Amino acid sequence: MLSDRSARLGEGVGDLSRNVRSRTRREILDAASGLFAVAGFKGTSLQDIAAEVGCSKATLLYHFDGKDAILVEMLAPAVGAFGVLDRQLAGLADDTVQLAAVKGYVDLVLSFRREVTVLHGDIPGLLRHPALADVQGMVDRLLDALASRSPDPSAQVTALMVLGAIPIVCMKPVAMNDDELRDVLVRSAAGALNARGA
Amino acid sequence: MLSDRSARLGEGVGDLSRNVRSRTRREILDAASGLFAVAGFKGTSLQDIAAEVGCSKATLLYHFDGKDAILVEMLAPAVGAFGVLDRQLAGLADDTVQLAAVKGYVDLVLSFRREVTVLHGDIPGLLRHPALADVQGMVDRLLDALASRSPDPSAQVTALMVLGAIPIVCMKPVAMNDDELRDVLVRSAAGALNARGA
DNA sequence: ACAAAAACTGACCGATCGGTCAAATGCTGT
DNA sequence: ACAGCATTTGACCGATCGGTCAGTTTTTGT
Repeated sequence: MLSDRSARLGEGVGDLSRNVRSRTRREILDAASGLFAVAGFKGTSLQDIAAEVGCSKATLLYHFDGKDAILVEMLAPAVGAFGVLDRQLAGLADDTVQLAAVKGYVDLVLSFRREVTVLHGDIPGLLRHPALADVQGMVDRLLDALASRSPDPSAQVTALMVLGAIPIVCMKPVAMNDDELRDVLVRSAAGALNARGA
Repeated sequence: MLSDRSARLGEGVGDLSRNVRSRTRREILDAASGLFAVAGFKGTSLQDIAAEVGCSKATLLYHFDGKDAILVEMLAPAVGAFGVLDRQLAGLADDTVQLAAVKGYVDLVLSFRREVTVLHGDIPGLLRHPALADVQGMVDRLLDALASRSPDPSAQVTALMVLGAIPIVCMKPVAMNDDELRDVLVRSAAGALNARGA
């Protein structure tokens, strides 16, 4: 679970080498994310990924330190963006944080559909992973923001609902462009959050 | 966990035999559902279940035809109740079906939290199971009902959101009794559904 | 052209998976 | 007491899992 070879090697090599290497790595990550999304992390074997990429299983483990490393590196951009959102929301006041959380969360999910699908597909198993440990805290703070940082249990339940409502659009394909979809998601989520008090 | 098997000697022979058998089966199903809920179906081995029950792996396979059979029988009551809801909604008019769908779905989820958690934890893998094939159709019809049977894509997206919003309360324990929780869920879901058009 | 480095692979490993089976054990009715 | 049935179990099976390694092919710098 330590750093893979790309960190140690590839320092003094030529551009072509780096391109070939990074391209293979990207192909592996693409194939893996697709398979993880439809069959889950545990439901996808290294053999499956190797067959999809068109290489041997050993090649995967030459480029990555293990199956977990593939998963972690695949989720890295999404986790990073989630961290940015987390820090943004931390600086907002209680009366403005809710709408910002909804919009930011919707944007995040729509920007990383595949990653969200993978994460959503095996929440208990993956959030237990050490490399994804901080995600749990970010989720908790996002929930708090969605509830306007209110201690009211009903507000927290509604926040929980919004948390679960957005990622599901990653599963079923929908006949809408992303701008319209984003609008519907934000408006409906806001409707749910407002309905609690009304 | 099977220590008090010899109690109630005065009972009828057939009844006792059947009770012992059905109780062991129930213990297996309870242990399995708990493990499935926290680790997922694929993430739970027969060894894990056997250890939790306190018996051998072979005993599980004496009572059930296989790991899948445990899963199917565990989900059977929930699937049956879902079927009842499905038939109820089928007889409702387009302008009354939405609220009934919300209430019925919320009740269903709250009545079968564990089963919903298990199903929700491995949707793609489990809905592919032959014994759960009809669930997919029921989900589609529930989505249609939640959208008031409207072909409007935005209505269908909101229905999808409600579908995903409810089961998440099964994951995180919440400090509310079921009546209050049911009320919040129904009201917030209705808020999301109404916000679309407003 | 050629040695070194990088990329790749087949063969193999221990562990674990779901599942089978014959034998052992406990319980029941007579 | 005894025959018969239900229940339980350890030993075992083939398949597959993630992962390792020695060796081969391809690419690179000179």
